[in-house]
Amino acid sequence: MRTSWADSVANSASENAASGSSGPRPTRATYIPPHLRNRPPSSDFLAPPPAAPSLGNDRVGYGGPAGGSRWGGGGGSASKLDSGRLGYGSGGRGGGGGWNNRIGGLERGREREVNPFDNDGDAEPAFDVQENTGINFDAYEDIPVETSGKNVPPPVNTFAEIDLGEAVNQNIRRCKYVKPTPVQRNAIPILLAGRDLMACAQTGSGKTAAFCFPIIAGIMREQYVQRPHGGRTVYPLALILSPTRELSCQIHDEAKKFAYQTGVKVVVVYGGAPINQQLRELERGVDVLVATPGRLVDLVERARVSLQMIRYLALDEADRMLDMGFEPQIRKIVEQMDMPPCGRRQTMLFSATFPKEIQRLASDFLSNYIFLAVGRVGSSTDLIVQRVEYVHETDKRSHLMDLLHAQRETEVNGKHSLTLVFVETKKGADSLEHWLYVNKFPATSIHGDRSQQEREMALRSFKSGKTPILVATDVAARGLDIPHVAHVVNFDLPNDIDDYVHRIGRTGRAGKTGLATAFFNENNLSLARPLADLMQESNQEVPAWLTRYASRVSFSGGKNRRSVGARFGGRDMRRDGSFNRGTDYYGGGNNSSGGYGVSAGYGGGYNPAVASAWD
DNA sequence: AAAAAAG
Repeated sequence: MRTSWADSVANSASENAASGSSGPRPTRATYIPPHLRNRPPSSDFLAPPPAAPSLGNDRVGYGGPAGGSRWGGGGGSASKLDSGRLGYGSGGRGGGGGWNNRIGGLERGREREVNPFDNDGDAEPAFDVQENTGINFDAYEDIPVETSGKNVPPPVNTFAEIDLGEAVNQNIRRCKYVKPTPVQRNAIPILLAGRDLMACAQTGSGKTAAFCFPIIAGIMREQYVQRPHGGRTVYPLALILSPTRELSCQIHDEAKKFAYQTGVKVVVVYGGAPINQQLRELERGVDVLVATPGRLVDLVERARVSLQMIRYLALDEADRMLDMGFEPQIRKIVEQMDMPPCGRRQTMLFSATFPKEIQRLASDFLSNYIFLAVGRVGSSTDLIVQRVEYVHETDKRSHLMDLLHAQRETEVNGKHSLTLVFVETKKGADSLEHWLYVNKFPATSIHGDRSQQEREMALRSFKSGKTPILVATDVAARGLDIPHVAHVVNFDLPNDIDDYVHRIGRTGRAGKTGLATAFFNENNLSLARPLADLMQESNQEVPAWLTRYASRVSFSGGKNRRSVGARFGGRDMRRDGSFNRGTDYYGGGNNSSGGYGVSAGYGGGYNPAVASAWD
């Protein structure tokens, strides 16, 4: 009876490193990507751009952003998706011939393209197929959606309504996506229309696909774009930035599925890993580059990557990317390197939280953008049961032990359920992991002082259930999609309520239920108020003692003072009276009260002139 | 004050 947890999940660790096996290499004089075969040569999907007379220059073989239209090209080959955008690359040699010279993944990349649907998740076999068929859509009914900005394209209800191309459609089927999630329904038409976007939507609700599909479809219909070649510099067309290496990897994995057999090449670069391998990947061609900021800056400074052809810029976890630690670096990448300026690229910012201050910073990167807020599954955190317990610092470990034992009882069919334990410091993570280890708990840890190899191994081991307890710092707080996390424990509460929101969002994903337990004590007083508000807002039981703490510190006006509702979905700061750039977005009537909440602000009170979509 | 991100 003293079997360790690890025993119950033996054999589930399949470390499949799907790579290496280089299959037969097809040799074709002129490669036609699958999605374009059997098409009449002049289908409007790939209308030839106007031939450009002199393009001898190997270094800069494209018209450059100096041209007249938004994308610098004059080719007005109309697409119903976005006319203004097609003519961009005046560099193509007429008739689409340009793409023989395409540096992107078409010829060299695709020949070795691994089927990303083969090795779908190490842990999957251990779980019911039912559970994995994606998202619980019932949980997404009646979710509040708010949009603002000028001329907001209407949402769609099905993937069929949007023309993403046959290859992408097939990948959507392979992903078993039946219908778009609310954020996808709203964001995809906006992005396909070429608009800049600031979107608040909970991760786990299909956010990555919401920006990947339009990027991939956009690149596909501009396949002929001629990029500079020669030298070792590569010129990606899209850049996706994220705040952690693991998140960038995850986005890359997903994007590869969406781009499978489209001819669009996705590459990821991040720090802590050997750069040479990444350089080789880049040399084989890149259309969509997924990156963490530091490594990207490095590569641009080495002139191995140029941003001058970037036409799609996506910031995932955008509020984190623009907070104090990251902002200078992001500003450097977006404003001080060779990226086309705002207005000549399409910029999309996504996060589950979007504080007003950060929205203000972000607006520097955006042009006439649309703000989109999608309330969380179940209109707030109904799917996550949140508990707060008063635990003295000295009692935390024994209390955690109780929780872990209780969690073990809840295992279904002998299957492990995963527990993610957040601590505040790297040192704290090490010491708690060690203590768990000493006490025979199958735990591992992830934080920024561990080597990248250790970090990735820890994540794999956790996902697979080999070590169903993961102690983590905030490195794991955002974006990571780890199926089957049943319990998130805030062993140390964060100082910022938004971090709390992101942390508990690691459970209750894709419409499933989850449990979040927080240890609160005298060190967390500043969080009492926002935490109590948040819990109340999401219909959670708020302990009386917490309410007392909350009212006691009600005068404190610190950074957690932000009004209710700035979290889920959030609110367009342009609606705020205090913010006025001389542009009246709302035709006058201005709702200046900060209060907006699932019940109060949504829906009511907006000026009828504002395009506001409700599902 | 801490975490993350380049080496």
